[in-house]
Amino acid sequence: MSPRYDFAAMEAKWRPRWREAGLYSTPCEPDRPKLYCLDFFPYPSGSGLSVGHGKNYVPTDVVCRKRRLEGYNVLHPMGWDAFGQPAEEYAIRVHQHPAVTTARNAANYRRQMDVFELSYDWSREVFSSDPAYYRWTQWFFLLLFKRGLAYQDVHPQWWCPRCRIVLSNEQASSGQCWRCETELTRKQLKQWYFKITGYADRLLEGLDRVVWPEGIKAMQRNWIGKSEGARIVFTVVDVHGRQHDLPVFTTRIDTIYGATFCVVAPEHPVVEIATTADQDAAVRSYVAQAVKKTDTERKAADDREKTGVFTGAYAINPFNQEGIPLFVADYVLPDYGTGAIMAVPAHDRRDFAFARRYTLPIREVISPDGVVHGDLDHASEEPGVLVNSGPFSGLESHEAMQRMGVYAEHEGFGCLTTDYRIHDWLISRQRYWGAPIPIVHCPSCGAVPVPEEQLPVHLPDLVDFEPDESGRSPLARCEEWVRTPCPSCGGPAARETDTMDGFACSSWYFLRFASPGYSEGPVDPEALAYWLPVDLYVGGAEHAVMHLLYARFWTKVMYDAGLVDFDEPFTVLKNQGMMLGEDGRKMSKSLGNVVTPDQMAQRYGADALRLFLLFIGPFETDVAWQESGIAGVHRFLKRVWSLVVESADDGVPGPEPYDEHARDLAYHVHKTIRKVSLDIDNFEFNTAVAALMEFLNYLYSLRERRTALGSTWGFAIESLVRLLSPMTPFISEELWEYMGRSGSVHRQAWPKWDEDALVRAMTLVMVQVNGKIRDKLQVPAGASQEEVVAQALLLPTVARYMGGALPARVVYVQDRLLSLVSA
RNA sequence: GCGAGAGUGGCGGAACUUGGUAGACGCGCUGGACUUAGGAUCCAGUCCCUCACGGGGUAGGGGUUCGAGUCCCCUCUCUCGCACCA
Repeated sequence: MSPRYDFAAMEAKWRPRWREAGLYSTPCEPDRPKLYCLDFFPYPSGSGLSVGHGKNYVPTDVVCRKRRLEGYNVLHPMGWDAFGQPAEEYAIRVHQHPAVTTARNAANYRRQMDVFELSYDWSREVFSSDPAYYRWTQWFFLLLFKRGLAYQDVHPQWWCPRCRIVLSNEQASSGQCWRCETELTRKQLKQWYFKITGYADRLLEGLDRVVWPEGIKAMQRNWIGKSEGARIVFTVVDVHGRQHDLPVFTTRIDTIYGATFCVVAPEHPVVEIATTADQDAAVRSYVAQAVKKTDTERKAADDREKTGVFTGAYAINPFNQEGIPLFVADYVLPDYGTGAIMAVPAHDRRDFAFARRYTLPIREVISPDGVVHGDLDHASEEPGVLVNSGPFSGLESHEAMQRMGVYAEHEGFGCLTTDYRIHDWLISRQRYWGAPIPIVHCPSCGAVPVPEEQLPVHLPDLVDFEPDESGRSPLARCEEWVRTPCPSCGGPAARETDTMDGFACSSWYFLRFASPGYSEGPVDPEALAYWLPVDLYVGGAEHAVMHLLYARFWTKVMYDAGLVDFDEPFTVLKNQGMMLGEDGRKMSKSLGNVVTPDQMAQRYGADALRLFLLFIGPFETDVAWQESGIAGVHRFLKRVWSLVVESADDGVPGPEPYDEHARDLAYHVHKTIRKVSLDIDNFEFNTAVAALMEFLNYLYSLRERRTALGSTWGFAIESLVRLLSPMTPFISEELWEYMGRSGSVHRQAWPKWDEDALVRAMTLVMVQVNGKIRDKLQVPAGASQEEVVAQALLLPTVARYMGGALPARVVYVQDRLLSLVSA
């Protein structure tokens, strides 16, 4: 009586044996190639893993397992993005200390990852909230500080009233809190920044050298938002007759003679200075309501109507000394460029709309053909030939920009320059659960860095860690922690009470895995040199402009400091598609459509769960979960089980029979080895699984004749088990043992295909007449065109369509297709 | 508006790298076998029209070619990201 396919028993049997044998420990044998394959650093949430997480983790696990079998040294680690806002929000919600909830949630994640039997080397597990880890996060802060890349400044900040925390621009994208989607407000605060803007150009350039999805690169380019233009200083005269500079940024300096008014953002300081008495009331009320609006309201997509108010003041265009009215309007953004623009209604659609509404003059200065057309009914934004532009008339736009830039610089009222949309990275958080910023504020010495040998600055164990209404960090309430001598003068001083953004922790974690216990620095230089950079980095697209941009920035800083010899940390990046609920909507607790790995593994086994996650659809595509599908792959595994078991029960296979059937079988084995190998390398797991299913169906068709196929059958069965091993580790190992093979299937060499076995004796040639398939023909491989044509013409269908005539034209694709064209 | 990507059976998707049997593989469905039973297993079928011969078919329209899901042009639809960035 053959054993049944009992996945639960297999899992219970092999898990402890593999742990004991250290099956997933990281080998580091010289003379072997290496693979550093990393999954995104997860924040262990309280709700645990859903099957959707497996859509990311299982494919990378399969790649790692296959590479191990191919003799690679594979680094495949996992750790926890334990510090930061999400972990802290959770702790606040459940009224438990974040150290407790984080440890518990991480343990649960790890347990669930083990349900998937992911082959992480858990001896390298790291927590970003561990002092042995954040010591080096702080060390990196000091590195940035010393290099002039960390500074304090007062700016209006994005503030989430619900989370009671400031957010970086990246976290506040679209004016809402990245965590709770609350509408953000602005708050004027002194905060720490990292000078990521100084790396804008290099962050752009580096994108050309990495193998990342185009969409992610595009998002980063868009976020950095480089635009080349000019800064031109207009002059505004205030009510007292004093002159003030009003710099504007423009990408179209060639249109400057068409400027008929200027506009500043409601927040612009010149409003206060220059507004005339008779316009004062109108301006005040406009500014008040504009500033009150939320960011989304101000940028509301369906209401682009331009509004604004005349300040009563005039700005002088330095190119023609013309005084043009100065408006305040909220379509000009305070954060971009200088917060002030010259408005050229003839050649900018926004300015055009504004000019129409307030009946301001529209002056054409660019023409496609150098002829003045007058009376524009819309803004023409194309470059062209300058008209009405004083000495620059007649020049082509591109040349005019250069010449006018040079002229402005020579005259001292402007220059060509580049502006970026990206702002410096706001790093400080008024929160408890993060790495303390290693700075001491001294009344006499100012902001003093904590000396490296005093790191880490330990996070005190606060009972009361919730943020209050003060807008200060809970750490500020811990006086004994705050009070400290100044490292410089020894006098009484106070610690910085803000902690670092959680994204600081994840900006370097990929280094730590190379040598997780190292204490002389963030990473052992030897391990760094061997493992880094990350060869394959896999995770969701939601971190496109946060984590992925910050980590690239830190890496470039490390490179400049001589710490690493690469400046792009992630050579290849892939984004997995999202797993939706069975109802096609996003899996979420509130919708009640979450499917957990625990449920599925219990019902169908870890192998079926893994296999289905690979099979359900293309890696990068979003797909809806369907339980009937996992039942399908479970059925497949049962079929594998019974076929392999009965083959093993047959005993030692007979000698190789050199017949047609055995050759055909060998062909299919090698074809499958090839297909599965290449598909895994290309992240096409769904078709790799399909190929194995096809192969099994083929083997089933030979089932009755298997003993006659001798050792070729044994080879086919063995290959099936080995090809499955990275995808379905348990059944593969159990069958390997059942077949009486020694050692673990996970320590065998990955099968290789034999090109010679892929050459077929006979081949099927499609026969087309006048472009339509009419018949097919079995011919010996390598048959000549003449032979094939001769045979084809004898086919009754072909003869009928050819009408007995000889083909006027023949196209023959060797061994595949014959196309006959009648006259 | 800008950027990225996608439109193929009842469903998820193959074939797109290299133009050459469209619908692999799985789900679902239909019929049959075995069975006390079966949400177990096995076998057969399953793009549409047609009794058949045959014809049609990859969002729509043009084009290149002996031959187009695949290449080129135009249009439409959808998803994602950014969005008054001067």
